[in-house]
Amino acid sequence: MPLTATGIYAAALRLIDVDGVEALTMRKLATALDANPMSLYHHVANKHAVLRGVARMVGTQFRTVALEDAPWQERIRLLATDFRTLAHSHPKLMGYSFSHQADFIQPEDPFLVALTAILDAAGVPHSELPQFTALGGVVITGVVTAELNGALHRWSSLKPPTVGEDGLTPPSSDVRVFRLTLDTIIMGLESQLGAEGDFQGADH
Amino acid sequence: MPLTATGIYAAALRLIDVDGVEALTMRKLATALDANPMSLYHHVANKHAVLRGVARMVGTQFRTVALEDAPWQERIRLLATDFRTLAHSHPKLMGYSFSHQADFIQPEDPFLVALTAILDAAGVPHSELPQFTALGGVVITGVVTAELNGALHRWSSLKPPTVGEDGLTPPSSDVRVFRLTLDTIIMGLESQLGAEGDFQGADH
DNA sequence: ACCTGAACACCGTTCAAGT
DNA sequence: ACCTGAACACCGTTCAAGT
Repeated sequence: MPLTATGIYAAALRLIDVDGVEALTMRKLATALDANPMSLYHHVANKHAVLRGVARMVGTQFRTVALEDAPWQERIRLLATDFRTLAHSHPKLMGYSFSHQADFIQPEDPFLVALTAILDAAGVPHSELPQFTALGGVVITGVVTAELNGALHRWSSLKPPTVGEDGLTPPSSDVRVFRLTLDTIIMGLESQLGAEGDFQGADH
Repeated sequence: MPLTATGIYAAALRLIDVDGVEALTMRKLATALDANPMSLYHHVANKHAVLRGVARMVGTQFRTVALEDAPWQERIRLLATDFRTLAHSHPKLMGYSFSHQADFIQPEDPFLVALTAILDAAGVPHSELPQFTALGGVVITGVVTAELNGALHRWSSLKPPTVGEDGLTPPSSDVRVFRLTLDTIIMGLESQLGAEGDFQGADH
């Protein structure tokens, strides 16, 4: 089969899933496609474009259900969980994309659009929406990134301070800390929104 | 002057501050030190060790004042601000370290030790301390990383949803979103801690 | 103990030449 | 239009040889 940009991205994704982004090489990518290394350059501009293409290809798969009738707390939880699921489907790629491709999540991407809509429904004043969207995006991507690169696991496996006891805490799963972070930020948002924090977008 | 490990780290840091981690090369590092590229390998194991050494060198500089009498909310704010200041002193290195060196922040590092102590003083039960420490670490490093790589700025510059007006929002500085995130997570923690959330560690 | 030249096994990418 | 061989300008690192 002939070379195509999407075919190249798909092959690159397979290699990345196995060996990580750092190990990806134009030459290895070519042999995986049974092609001459130089042939790739007829379909992609350079290696950076390959990585951008792969990230975009996976990022496009992100979908979250609307669920407009549910309370905003529930909707934000679902959005974050859907995002986490996508990240875990290609952890090596996503860990790279979050940190290296600052533009991986674009303003018009479904993730940020949905987040903005939810915060709007929650009653965040329009003038504050961008800041609250950024806040939500930071916390969600932050906790997922920390889970992907292992920091979340290491930090939550600390022994309780200097109590000098056995020092072993029952292993707290990453998903538990993920949920705790989500709950905490939601509670913080409720406080920020004051009394009308439980507004549920009644009939709209 | 003769080559030393710390001298190599210092030179590497200077190069990184200017051109970023990706542009750092053992050969460039050697010429910056007026040395033969191969001479470096007598003092450092390899390039990865150089990056680890530089990160450790900068990370060691992190200091935060104790301030044990202040309310925990104030202490956590100060800790996060000190951390942000350190990150901004070498943004290129820190942006790299947070994402690539999952072990950049070690359990016994002052940052996590202080964070644990503050959350302990705030009244977080001992059994939950590791999870809350991870949560705090994730949010603080997450928002600072997003600021360093520009995501925070881009996301907070979004136009308010589909109101179709001018579409221009006054530029909201990164530090404003940083503070908003901090305030929100602190409020969330207060909610999680319930009524005793305003415990201030009275006389201890 | 410390340095170094040559060399190895790679990279990404350009370009002229092929079909 | 698409492919490709050769080549360029780099990499990190090994190793034997020097002082």
